[in-house]
Order: sequence, then C-alpha cells, then structure tokens
Amino acid sequence: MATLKRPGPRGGPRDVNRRERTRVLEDAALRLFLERGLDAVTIDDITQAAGVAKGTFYRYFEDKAALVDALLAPVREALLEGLEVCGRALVAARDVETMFEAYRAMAAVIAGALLQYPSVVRLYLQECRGPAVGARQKVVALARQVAHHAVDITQKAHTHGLLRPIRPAVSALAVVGAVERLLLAVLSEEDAGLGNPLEIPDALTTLVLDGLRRPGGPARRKLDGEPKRP
Amino acid sequence: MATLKRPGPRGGPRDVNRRERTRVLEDAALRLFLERGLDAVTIDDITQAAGVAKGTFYRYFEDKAALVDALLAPVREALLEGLEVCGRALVAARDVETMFEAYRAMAAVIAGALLQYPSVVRLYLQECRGPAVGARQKVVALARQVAHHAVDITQKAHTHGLLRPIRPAVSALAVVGAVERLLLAVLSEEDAGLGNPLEIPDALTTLVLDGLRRPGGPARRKLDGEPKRP
DNA sequence: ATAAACAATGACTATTTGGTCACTCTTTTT
DNA sequence: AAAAAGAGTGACCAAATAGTCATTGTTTAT
Repeated sequence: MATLKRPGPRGGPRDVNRRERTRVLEDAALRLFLERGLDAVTIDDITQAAGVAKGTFYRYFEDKAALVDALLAPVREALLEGLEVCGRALVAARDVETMFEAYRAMAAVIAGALLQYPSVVRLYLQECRGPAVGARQKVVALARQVAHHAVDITQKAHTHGLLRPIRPAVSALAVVGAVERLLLAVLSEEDAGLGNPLEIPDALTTLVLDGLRRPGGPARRKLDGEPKRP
Repeated sequence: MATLKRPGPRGGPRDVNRRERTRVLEDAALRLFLERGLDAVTIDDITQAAGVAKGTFYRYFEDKAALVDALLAPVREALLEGLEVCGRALVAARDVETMFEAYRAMAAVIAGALLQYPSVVRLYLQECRGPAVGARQKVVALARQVAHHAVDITQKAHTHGLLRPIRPAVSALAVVGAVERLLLAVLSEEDAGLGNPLEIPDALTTLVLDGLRRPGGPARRKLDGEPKRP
C-alpha cells in the first residue's frame, strides 16, 4: 500500500527525495505510455526505465491506475476550472461580444494548461476513447466530464438565442472533436501541413463561430446566405 | 501458421465450416475488444468466448494483429474508396454545386459502410489514436490514410478558390475530428442529447459548410489569413 | 476404397506479470 | 543516543499468457 503522507520536515531529505522519486517514476511512465499505450506498459517496465527496484513503485503508487490519476490531476483541474468559469460567464452574458469574450477566456485558460503539460494531454487524447477499464478509467471519466461541460456551455449560449438552432449536443461535440483532433496533430508532430501552430486557434475560431452564429436573416438560410456581422 | 486457402469445393462442408468458424471468432473478438480494449484481450479470452479450443485460433489467424486486420478490411475498403472517388470528382468540379455534390456522394458511400459495420467503426474510433504498436498498427495506419486523404481533398477544393482561406490541413482535420466525435457519441449510445441520429449529418453539413464557404462579400476579419507559400 | 490433406483439441512449455515481504539502511523523533 | 518510522531492494510466488504439437477424427482427392 502506498504511503500517502509526506513525512519529515518540508524541504528535508525525505521530502525532497519523495518528490524526486515521484517525478522520476511519473516521467518514465508517461514516456512509456506514449510509446506503447497504457495497457502495454508493465510495472516492471516503469521501474526499470526509472532506475529503481520494483518494490519502490508500490511505495509511491497503489497501482498503475493511481499513477495515471496522478499524471492527469493538473490537467484535469485546469480543464474543469476553465470550463466552469466559462459556463458561469455565459449565464451572465447578454450580448454576442460578452459571449465571445467568455469563450476566448476559456480558450486561454485551457491552452495555457495544455502547453504546460503537452505529454499528459497527448496521453489523454490517446486513451480517452477506450473502454473505461483498469488504468484507463480516470481518463475516460475526464473525457465524459469534458463532453458534459461542453454540451452544458453550449446550451447556456443557446438560451440567449445567439446561436444557430442546431442541437447543442451536436455542435458542442463537433467542436470538441475538432479541437481534439487538431491538438493531437500538433502534439504528435505528424506534420500534415498545419503550418504555424499558433495560427490554428484563430483559424478554428473563425470556422467555428461562423458555423455557429445565427445568420442575420429571420429564416434559416441553407446555402448562399452570408451571415451578417453584428 | 494460419492456413489461408479455402480447401474443398465451394459450399462444401469444409468451406462452410471455415466461414462459420471465422465469423464466430471475429464476432467474439470484436465484442471483447469493445468491452476491454484491444490490448487487454487475450487469445484465451477470444477462444473461450467463441467456444473453441485455443489451437483453433491459430488455424484461422496468424495472431491478434491479423484478426484485427481482417475485422478492419471491409470498412477500410469502403472508406478509402469513398475518399478517392470524392477526390477525383473534386478535381473535375468547377462550381460550388458540383463540389457539394461530390461531398454528399462521399458522405453517402461512407455512411452506408459505417451503418453496415458499426462495431468495427467503434473499434476504429476507440483505437485509432493510440501508438502504432502490435495489434493496433493497422488501425493507426488507416487513421493516417484517412487524415491524409481528407487533407488532400480539401486541398483540391481549395484550388478552385471556393473555400475560405484557411489552411487545408487545419480545416480538414477539424472536420474529421468533428465527424469522428459525433460518430463515437452515436455509436456508444452515451446519449448526450443528440436527438435523432439521422438529423446529425444535416446539422453538421450546415455547420461545416457555412464555416468553410468563402464569404461572398468584401474581406472580413484578417486573422485567418493563410501564409503565403513560395 | 484408400491415402492424403485438413481440422480441432487441450495439455504443455517458456515467459511474463502484478504484487508481497523479510531484510537492510537512512532519517526522524524522543 | 536510542528507538521508531520511513525508504529501497530484489528474490519470490501464484496466476496468466503466447504459441506449439502430437493425437484423433473428418473431408477430399485419387
């Protein structure tokens, strides 16, 4: 069973050592997870890559699932935080500009977190669609929360009648899917001709907002209607 | 080593038996793959679920990777076929209507295949982002082909100047991501409020086309400008 | 009818795996 | 300084795993 407390004085040998060991184990595991996939990596693989004895692993983590959860924690916090703040802002929003501002703020918060933990995000993208079993459970749980929040947020935006009358669940999941796929492409460095990664958010924003914004006309135009900008 | 030929007269006992056994093994494996993930399913699991002895598995498939490849085959064929036909049609297209018609044709071909093999598609969606290792190799390879084709197609559509000046790779991957995420939601029956699945393609089409279509009016925001290529 | 090829089986081997534990050494507490 | 608690180790165990193969029964070709 893993010892969860951090004994000794802060900054003392024990404390420093514990942080360091945890970091080494997490780093080694994360690298292996990305190389071979969650399920294919054994505890032996991790301890060998980390240069410690097998028993040491179990002093720091209860099992592989606990390790994954620890890896995920910071990203999860940032993601959910960003989504909730955006949700709250949207309930208050009364005009299009305020609404877009809320979206932009959320994007900024999230983007920051993602850039800080790119490997963890890759792990998330890589595993989040699998069955919620074993070590993957927490990853899938996070994915569900993200999807739920996204739909929720879109619903809130809809209550002001600012968006095209598409089912919130549909447009929300479409956007989540688009964002995730582009993130994966960028993080995997499988250069498919994406150009400067920093320009992607803008392109995507244009694309999404023009797709979502309710066209100026009263009836829902289908083909050649150009949405008017407010 | 798996015997690949199908001996005996067509329709004879051997032939019928071989088809049946292959089907039973594939069905059992597919179900388990979706329940637990590719890596977590063992050959023993599969043969037990299929109700045959372990040795029998190796008479029909060289290993787990070969089984996955066999499962994937029909979907792969349909997907690539649809993408290529669309690509060829787009090179010839000279106006917006013809272009959209090409897209619609592709969507129809693909949708048909997907409805015919929903479980295989789920397997694809579930595994296609993982590392290209072991039994997952062929799935990831297909995902790469799909992405490549999508970008290619979008590039072709761009040559006629009919689309917004967003990098083709960006918009193509965004659309692929959106489609995949919605498909996953529908196939997983994690009802997130999607409504009637049959209405999704229409909603998505509206969303995507309005996002991609070059606005008729004068220049809009300049953020999405495409960098000049020499 | 008979020989040759095919099919199915499950025991068997080789390894690998998650997890434990007694033992030793180091740090903290008293 | 002595006792208590924490930390690291790697041998060890029981269970699981991929893949093989001799054996037995069935179908096909001659």
